[in-house]
Amino acid sequence: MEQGRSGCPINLSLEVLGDKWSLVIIRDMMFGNRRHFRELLHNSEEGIASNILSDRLHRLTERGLVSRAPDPSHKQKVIYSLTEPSIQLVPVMAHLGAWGRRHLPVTRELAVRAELLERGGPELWEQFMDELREQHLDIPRAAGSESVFARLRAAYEAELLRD
Amino acid sequence: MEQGRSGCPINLSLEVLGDKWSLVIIRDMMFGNRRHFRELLHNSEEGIASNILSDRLHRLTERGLVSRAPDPSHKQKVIYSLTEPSIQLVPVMAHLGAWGRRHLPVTRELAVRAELLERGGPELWEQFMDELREQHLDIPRAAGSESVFARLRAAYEAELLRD
DNA sequence: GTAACTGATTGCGGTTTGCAACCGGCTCGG
DNA sequence: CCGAGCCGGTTGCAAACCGCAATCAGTTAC
Repeated sequence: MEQGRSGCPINLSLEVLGDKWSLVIIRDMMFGNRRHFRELLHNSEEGIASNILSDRLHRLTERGLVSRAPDPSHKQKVIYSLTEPSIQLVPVMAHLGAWGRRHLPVTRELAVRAELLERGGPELWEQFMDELREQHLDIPRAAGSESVFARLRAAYEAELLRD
Repeated sequence: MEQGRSGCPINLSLEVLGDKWSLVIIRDMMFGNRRHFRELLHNSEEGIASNILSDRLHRLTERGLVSRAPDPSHKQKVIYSLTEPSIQLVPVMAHLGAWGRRHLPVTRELAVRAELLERGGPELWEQFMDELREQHLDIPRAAGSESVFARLRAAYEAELLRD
């Protein structure tokens, strides 16, 4: 059992998430609902390589941020799911997106979701986390207003059409 | 002018902060008020190497997250300061710390600050950011209650004495 | 004058990264 | 039942990056 560099919460978080790809993968699973290896590989904006994706999925799995399960519809397919710890990264994602939107040269259509998440605030994040728990952990949620997931997607697609 | 992998806010944030050291350095400047190379080098929990520290300080400087200025008291000393963009990382730090504290094997005394920041919520973060603006940007703040910086430090030291 | 301290740089070996090609098992259409 | 294409990966390789120890020249305190 190798231990990290220090017991500081921020340092430990970085030892799990502190690379260029882990959070991108979680982002795609979270906001793009990509659940299969091939989806994560080809539908990514950034073009991750298959060996890196494979490595990160294993690493995230053994650290408890991702779980894998066979897909009943195809004996070879694997479904990757978020876990409760990674679902609780939603506020971190929201803040990180808001910060990037404010200080870095973001693309308009990709910034829409970050803006919506930021304006929605903690209540919206909680609702979104409940939707993720339903999608990934099979925990039914109280039927609420229109899905945050759908709203984020709709806002993005509306922005695409503005060109 | 090389551009990144995509214009997504989260991806762009990761291209700036997505390594194991950048946020650790910003954390030490932010919560430990380390402003000199030597302080950052030796007083760090994690033991960063000098070449890495040098590289990251340059990188963070050219990306606008850190500024450098000569120290009038010593012709060779350099004072590193946070900038407005990096001060605005306080909420990200708070959430990241809270997440790490909840899901990773943190050390008790190092977790105290994360807990205090989490319980304080956005109002406390704003107050802390104003203190950072005073310390790093020379922007005077309205005289308020006891400094958040001092409270975080006191809580940490009180926890150390409990051994 | 000299010893300690300043922000770095250099050399080196090991690890990680990104890319392209490839793999055996599986599914589906004909 | 056969071939094409899909499935989650693995392999080989070159380049970049990483961490460590030693070292540097200029500055300061004594």
